[in-house]
Amino acid sequence: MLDIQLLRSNLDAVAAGLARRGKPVDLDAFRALEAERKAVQTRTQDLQARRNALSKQIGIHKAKGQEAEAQAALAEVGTLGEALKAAEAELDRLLEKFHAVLAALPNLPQDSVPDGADERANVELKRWGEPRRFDFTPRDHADLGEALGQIDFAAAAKISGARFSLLKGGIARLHRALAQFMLDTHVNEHGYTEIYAPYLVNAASLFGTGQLPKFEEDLFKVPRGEQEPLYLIPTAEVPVTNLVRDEILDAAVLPLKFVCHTPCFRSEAGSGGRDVRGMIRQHQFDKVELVQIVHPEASPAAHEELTRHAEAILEKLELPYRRVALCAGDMGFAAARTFDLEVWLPAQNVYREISSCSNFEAFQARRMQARFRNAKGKNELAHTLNGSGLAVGRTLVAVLENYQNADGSVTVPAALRPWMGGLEEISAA
RNA sequence: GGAGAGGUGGCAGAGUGGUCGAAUGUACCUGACUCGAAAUCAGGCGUAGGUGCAAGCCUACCGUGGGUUCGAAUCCCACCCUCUCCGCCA
Repeated sequence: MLDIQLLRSNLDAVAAGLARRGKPVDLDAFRALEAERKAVQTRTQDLQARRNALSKQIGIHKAKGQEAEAQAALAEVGTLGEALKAAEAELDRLLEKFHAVLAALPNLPQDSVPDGADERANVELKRWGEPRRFDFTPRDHADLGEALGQIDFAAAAKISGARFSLLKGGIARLHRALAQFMLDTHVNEHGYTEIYAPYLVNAASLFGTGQLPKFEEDLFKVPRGEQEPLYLIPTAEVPVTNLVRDEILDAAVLPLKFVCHTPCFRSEAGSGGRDVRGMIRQHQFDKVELVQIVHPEASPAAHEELTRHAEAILEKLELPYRRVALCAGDMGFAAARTFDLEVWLPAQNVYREISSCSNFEAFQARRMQARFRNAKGKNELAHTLNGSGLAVGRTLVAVLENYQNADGSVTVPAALRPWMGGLEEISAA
């Protein structure tokens, strides 16, 4: 959520930032709504103040036994009733509308974010690693896995439906090893605290990180009869970042650094026809997520640091990748700046997103009321960041495709072998 | 699933219709005392919004949302959460 004071004091700057994201703001409509809000709020508060004063007088008169004065005040307050009720109702309506508008506005891009409307305008910042030269035609992970008898899309479709996968044997173990390797690396080498978190969360948590109210159709919703529904998490970002919702932290505990491995559930509404083959786009996938809660001054450096932590995983696995700065039009709703990491997939001959590292500044913190006590003793919104470190399913895809051999077996990356019981190669059982 | 208790300021904890945004304690800040500190004493100390050059004034907030009333922390309804006992359970 954007700072309401910023909108009131510098609406043109806000509109300019949102326009970069392709979200033009109707300035006249906003100003009209704000003017109306101000007028109605002032009128309402005047009426409330009058009522409160009279009610107080009634109490005093009754306490003193001044029945006549009490009756006079009672009569006067009665004349306020209708106008007050109408004013309060009108104010409620306006504030609700105001908050709905505010909650639907995305974050402002940082100045360094490149202009552009979609991913074609993203800017490559660096490349790491040399894509391997194959002396045979590399197969994609779906072919490889099915040939090895260790990825079974048909079984997953029977059990659940489209966009699920079932892993067996060596590849299932590889999947588990990747998650463990990532967790251990971030805990032991990067200073993160491991978190195990709920996979079902309430609506308030999803509002806090920005998935609600705008993106409900992307989520799996679990109804519970009379009780409030819960939602399957689309990313560990939601439970982990909401750890600090409605908290006032001691500044000394910052930065908080959490790492959490969870399955992620996405309905992929509106993705019809895209990436239908293989494990690239699934309703369920595992991800190891990095989350940092930091002092506002520290967030740009933390963003670089967190991105490097994600890159370290790719480098240890010796998977070629590039870092891309998302342009203003391609960034997620809550992000002020985002780096995507894209891994090389030889079968498709493309770099493919495997991690997204974002600085949300105070946008999520304001929605969550996540604050810390600053040096002056005042409560101040923290900055939040997160990034995939990494998406486990897509890392599995990258390992299979980059480490495949001519005979259809897959070499286990050296860095991963300690988590594979020393196994060096995955081949048909 | 059944029965019961409870949610008040950073924390603890009073308050059951009327000068209550809320006693008291504690933590914290400022000042006095001190060479300094502790102890003691005095004052300050919630959040959000409106208005004003400012001091200030005003409004809302006692888990959340409704309702009753001239007036609600206090009464009524629903929901959320916590705890205790019983049952079931990985």
